[in-house]
Amino acid sequence: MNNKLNLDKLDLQIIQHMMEDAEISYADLGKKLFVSGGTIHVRIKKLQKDGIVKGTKLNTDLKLLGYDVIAFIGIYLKESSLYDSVAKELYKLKEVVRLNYTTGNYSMFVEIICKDISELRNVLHEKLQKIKGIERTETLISLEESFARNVRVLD
Amino acid sequence: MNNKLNLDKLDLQIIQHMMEDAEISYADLGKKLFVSGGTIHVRIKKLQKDGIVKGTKLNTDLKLLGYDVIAFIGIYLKESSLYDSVAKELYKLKEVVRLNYTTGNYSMFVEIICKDISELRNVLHEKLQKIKGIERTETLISLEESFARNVRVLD
DNA sequence: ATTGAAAGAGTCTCAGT
DNA sequence: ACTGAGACTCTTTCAAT
Repeated sequence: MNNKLNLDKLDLQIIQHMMEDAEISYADLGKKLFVSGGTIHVRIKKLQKDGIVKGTKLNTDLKLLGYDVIAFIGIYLKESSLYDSVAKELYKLKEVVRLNYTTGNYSMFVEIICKDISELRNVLHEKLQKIKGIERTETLISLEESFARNVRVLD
Repeated sequence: MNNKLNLDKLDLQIIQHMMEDAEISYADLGKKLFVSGGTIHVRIKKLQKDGIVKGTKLNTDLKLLGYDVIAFIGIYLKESSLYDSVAKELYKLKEVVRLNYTTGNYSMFVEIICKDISELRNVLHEKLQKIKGIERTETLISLEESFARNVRVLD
């Protein structure tokens, strides 16, 4: 099956379109998908009720907002049992926008967004290294984000 | 300065709020920020005109949509001059949702979202390894996404 | 720049199919 | 389950400040 709930092609088409642009009106989206605006409305309400659609988010240009640096940090823990306490500390750092518990080289994998390299250095040396339980870190600085897009739910 | 354009506190408050929830009405957001709905409207139009606000996106629950696996792949290139041609091939793979050109261990760093581990195996062994210019890859599988959030543009 | 009100456009509900 | 129309709400424009 294509998904855990029983979504049909129309549901997926709605999701696919609105993942890129949630501003389109139900009437206009209905025209594109050859159904009425009312049908789009009913489908979206159902998707919201089921928890599949959680809302909409503003899409901004981070560089224009002054955030020039994206970095990925692999974290080695002293013991893997320290995950939860380290995660709690990482959550407090506003520059840390994402945390994953990973297999492979690192125990934890973090994404950091900040304004410039000096701010990144501050986060790495002043903030991260002071968290108890972190043995060492490895930093990948993004020199360029070639692309970032959503999953494609239709072929 | 806080940013490259001259954004005041109200602009940042609007952005901060709508990055989490873009569905709020101008009137309601105005009430929260102690200005009229008309002012919110004017500010958002200016932010759009300046390219800071690029639109809104549907926020979905990927697990409920059947996408259970997030993986990060570090890619070693045979020569760094192959970046562009490899990037073009990676873009064609729908499972690859993000590509960064990075300093550090790897030349390229990729995020993959797919439905299950067998699909990930297929992407890694059938698709990635066939791209000319890739020497080898290192995979981090996310066992859990502890959090994922936006940058905080206000203190 | 901000406001408030009127006009226009979109969402939501519901009876009919 | 889909449709279309009416009620309601939100966005957009604009004259006044």
